[in-house]
Amino acid sequence: MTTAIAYASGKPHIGNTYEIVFADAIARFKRFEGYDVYFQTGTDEHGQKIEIKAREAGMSPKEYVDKVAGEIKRIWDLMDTTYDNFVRTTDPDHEKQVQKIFKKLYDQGDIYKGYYEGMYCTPCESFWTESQLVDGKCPDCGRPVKPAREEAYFFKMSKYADRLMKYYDEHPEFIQPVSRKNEMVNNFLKPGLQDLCVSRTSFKWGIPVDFDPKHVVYVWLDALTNYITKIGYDADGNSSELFKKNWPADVHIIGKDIIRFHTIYWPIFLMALGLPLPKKVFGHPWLLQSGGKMSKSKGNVIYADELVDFFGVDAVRYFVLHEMPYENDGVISWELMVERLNSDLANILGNLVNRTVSMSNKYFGGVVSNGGVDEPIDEDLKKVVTETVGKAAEKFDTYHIADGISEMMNLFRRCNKYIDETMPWVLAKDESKKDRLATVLYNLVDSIAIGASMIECVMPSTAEKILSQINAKKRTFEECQTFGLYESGTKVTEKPEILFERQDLEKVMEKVHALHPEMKEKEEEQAEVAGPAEKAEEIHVEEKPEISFEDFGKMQFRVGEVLKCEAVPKSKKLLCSQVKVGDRTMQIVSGIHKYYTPEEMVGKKVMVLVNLKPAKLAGVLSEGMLLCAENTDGSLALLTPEKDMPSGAEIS
RNA sequence: CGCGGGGUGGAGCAGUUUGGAAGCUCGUCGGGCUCAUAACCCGGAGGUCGCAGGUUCAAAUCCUGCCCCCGCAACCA
Repeated sequence: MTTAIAYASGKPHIGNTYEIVFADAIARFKRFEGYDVYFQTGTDEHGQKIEIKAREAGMSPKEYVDKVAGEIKRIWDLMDTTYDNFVRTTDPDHEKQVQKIFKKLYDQGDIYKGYYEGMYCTPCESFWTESQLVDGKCPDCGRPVKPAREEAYFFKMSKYADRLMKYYDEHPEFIQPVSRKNEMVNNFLKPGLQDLCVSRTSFKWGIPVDFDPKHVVYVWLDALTNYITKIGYDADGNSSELFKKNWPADVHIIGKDIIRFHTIYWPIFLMALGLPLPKKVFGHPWLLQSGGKMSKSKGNVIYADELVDFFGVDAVRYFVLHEMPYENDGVISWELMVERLNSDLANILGNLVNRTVSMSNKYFGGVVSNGGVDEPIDEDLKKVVTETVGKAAEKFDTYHIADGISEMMNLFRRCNKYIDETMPWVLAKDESKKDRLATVLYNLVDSIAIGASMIECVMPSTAEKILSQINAKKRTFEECQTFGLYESGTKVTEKPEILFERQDLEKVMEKVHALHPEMKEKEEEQAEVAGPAEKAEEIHVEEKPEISFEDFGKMQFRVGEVLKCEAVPKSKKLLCSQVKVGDRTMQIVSGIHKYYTPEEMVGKKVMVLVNLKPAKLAGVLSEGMLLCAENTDGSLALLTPEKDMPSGAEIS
């Protein structure tokens, strides 16, 4: 099994980290079930974006990806993930095989040299398709374009489309969740697959095509093949034993955004290489921050290592796995994190272990032995406990991890209920009930041993701690279905360590705000929208370097009067205004529709930057810029003269 | 008509494929218990399943139209 390889363009946030934890839980559970698992992950390190990021950071691309890949691996390790192989697409053996694969596909005619044709804008150095052009001109700068063609290699996708469709039909389980399959068929296969451009000449940071070195291999061809090259595939037929044993993969675990690459391009590449296809591709949903997707500009990015500092590795693993639904996106927030920690981990699980161990010590000096006095009330406990692992396995097998975890938690809930039903503290007062009391505690410890064994895949070190507290060995999958395997007469630990400390939400939030001042501002803004609280907030704007008066003088601002204004069709944000500036009328497009309607714009006196190079926005020419003040939440206010001024008045 | 996801008790989510008594966790209210991390156990309240039509004996689920939210994309000059 594999995860997708992480793109090494920056530090991964908790959403990216989710995937490796998800895959790890599956890998661990499969091993627990007795499977021989080979689990591969790694980093995808080529491409233009990385080339640019590296340049910005003042590093070579290689130095840059070394740093980021190190960071990614560090986080994967921090999360206690048990991958067998961490691959990097800059590994020399991978690069060599990619070149061989490319050559092989070229030699057999699946890749051919052609021309990337389109309309080219020389100043912008960009290709555009006919549909992207605006009035037949460059959509970026509005200048004329000319037809041009650039040498490129293409892969004959269309040749394999029918075989792929057939494969889908014969393997309904191939794409998971199933709903994604229709998306692929309707959007890509039915309209007809285009041949895919598989080389680039516009940047250098990639694997060179060895027989034509001014081209580098398209990053997806490079990245996808890691699944075979890094277990020893050889395009010349000398593949390793590891490869023969492990290919095809049972499952590729990937994000829903890259399903297309894994269920169309990748299978077709494999067909072309004459290799079997992976058995399943599972596209998991995303973990989103409450209030939208995580982004640095929103100040709501949550990183795995930060969460771990607050709550510990196992709690974070538990949270992301538990909180993620099967098909829809999951939500993460500090509040929800604290809630789960307190309720599930501290109260239900941690407290259960604690009270059980404490009672064993209190009543029997820590020795747990089966007193042999069974009562009918025990039966339901035993039934629930021994059936849990099977139920969990059903859920895990279909990647309903959150549901599987719920089954496990139900085991612990049932134990807490059992304590209430049997009331050990009452039994303890009656000497004649001593054996019954012993049996009750034995049943509890045995149940906990079973529960801990299966929850290892979610919380490895917690499972270990619990087992060590009750001095038990981890059970196998089968042993979890049999009650009473705990060795009678075993002594548990004297002083049980607290497994999960309850945390106070307010204190946590205080610390979070101290760490992320920008986040607090956002929250206060939201509070203001909700209530009348008014508070001068500080706005942080990145400072720009000092400029000369001459620099300033290059810009010409004038007062303009909006004569007409209408919304730009096909655009949500844009308004197109006719602005009278002195004796001329300028057409200006602005992204302010969210805050101003066309009607209210008319008649306004506004501040206009008049000598800005004209450009086209959404196909509409804009000859200047209306100046606005922008709040931290992105809301806008037009600047207007404080006293009435005639249109055309110069501003300086 | 750019692509896609979503709208289910106060919060976060199942349930929609294959119509058939609205479910889970948290919170809240009441009760029980005192072994335990103010934890545990039981019970209650709380839902027009976005809106409006339609099909059906029966609709959260199927059909039609509409509204709203969120990603992506594109153009926030």
